[in-house]
Amino acid sequence: MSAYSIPSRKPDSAMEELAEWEVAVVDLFLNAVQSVGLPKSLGQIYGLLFCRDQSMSMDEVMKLLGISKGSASQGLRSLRQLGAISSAYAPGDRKERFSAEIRLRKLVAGFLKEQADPHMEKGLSRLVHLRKLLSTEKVDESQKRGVRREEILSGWHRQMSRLLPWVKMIVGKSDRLAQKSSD
Amino acid sequence: MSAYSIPSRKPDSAMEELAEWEVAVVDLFLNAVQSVGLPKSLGQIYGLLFCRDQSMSMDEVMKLLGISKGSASQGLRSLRQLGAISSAYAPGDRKERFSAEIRLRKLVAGFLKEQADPHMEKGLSRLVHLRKLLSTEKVDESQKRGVRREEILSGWHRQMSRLLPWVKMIVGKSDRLAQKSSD
DNA sequence: CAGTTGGTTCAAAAAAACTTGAACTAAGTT
DNA sequence: AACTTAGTTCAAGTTTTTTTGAACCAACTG
Repeated sequence: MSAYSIPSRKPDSAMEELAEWEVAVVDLFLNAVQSVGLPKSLGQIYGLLFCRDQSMSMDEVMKLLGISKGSASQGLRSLRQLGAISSAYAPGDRKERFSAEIRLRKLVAGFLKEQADPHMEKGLSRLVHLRKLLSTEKVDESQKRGVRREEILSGWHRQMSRLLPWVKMIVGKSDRLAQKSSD
Repeated sequence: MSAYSIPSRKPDSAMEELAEWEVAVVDLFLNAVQSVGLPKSLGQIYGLLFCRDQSMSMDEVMKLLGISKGSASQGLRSLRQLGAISSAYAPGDRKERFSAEIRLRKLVAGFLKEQADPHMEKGLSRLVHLRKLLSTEKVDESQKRGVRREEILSGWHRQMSRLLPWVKMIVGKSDRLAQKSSD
């Protein structure tokens, strides 16, 4: 792309921009989170923190990613709620500092708890509602068909409920021997 | 809700509207598919077909759900691609007729194949790209950090790859004895 | 072959999701 | 108390996704 050896490195200030590989990682996470239905900015922020050894403050995040204050604030909050990052205050500093959780097991567990579980709950309550609609004294063909369908759906719900604990088990259960840590 | 015994049943034509429980099922699927990141209309269409014993033509779907031709056409195509519905031509009829796949195992397998697998592929190719960026002769601190991160990501990718076959296994593997069929 | 009919396509409209930034709260500091 | 600074909130703006419907294609029909 460039004929110059080191294209556009800002001379001022310490660590003002991302390394090439960091851009690639941020981008990788940006895509990854979208594939599980979370907003892009969560991926960017997580990706950035994932790259760094040191924890970062909100405005380092803002500046490095070029996102607004609002996005950074909301994104960091969502990530913390998912258990994907944690925060702490350095003593004698009013700024909150964030760092990424890098144990896959924890990330998956957080995702399941905050995303999958609520969906299962909502599904269950809809199923309850459906049963109520079907428990009339009216017994025409449609109604009987409805009951059969409700049985199928309940079976599905039960199976999915069983699946989730297994997912948590399987992820992280692997050769922890071969890897240093981080699952 | 209504003081009349049978509130608003259109007198004309056979089966022009959905039963109350069917509306609830359509709605249930509408929400369910959104939670896995698919468009609403897929859920509605699948939900409708799921409710019925008889297969339906595209314009029955359109009329019953009140959606456009384009949505119906595209929605049915996507569902077929996911393996969530199948179609057939009744002999001597030019209309294509659709019916829902109700085996959960098949639905999950189709979803994984069409949605999860491609994401895993994309992730892999990004990982390859990342490795390429990191395989320079330059060995500063950032670069070394990058290599460590790439190792973590590769581990995650491997673990997720292992998970998916298990998901297929677990769903459907259950007490097929207790249920009539339909997993 | 002209007329229907079942179905697909795709540009434009509508809806939904995400991001921004200015106003605001809370907690220091001077 | 007035001034900063860290962070939150939310209405408005932007972007992305989904839906619509008119034009189109292809296969039957008379």
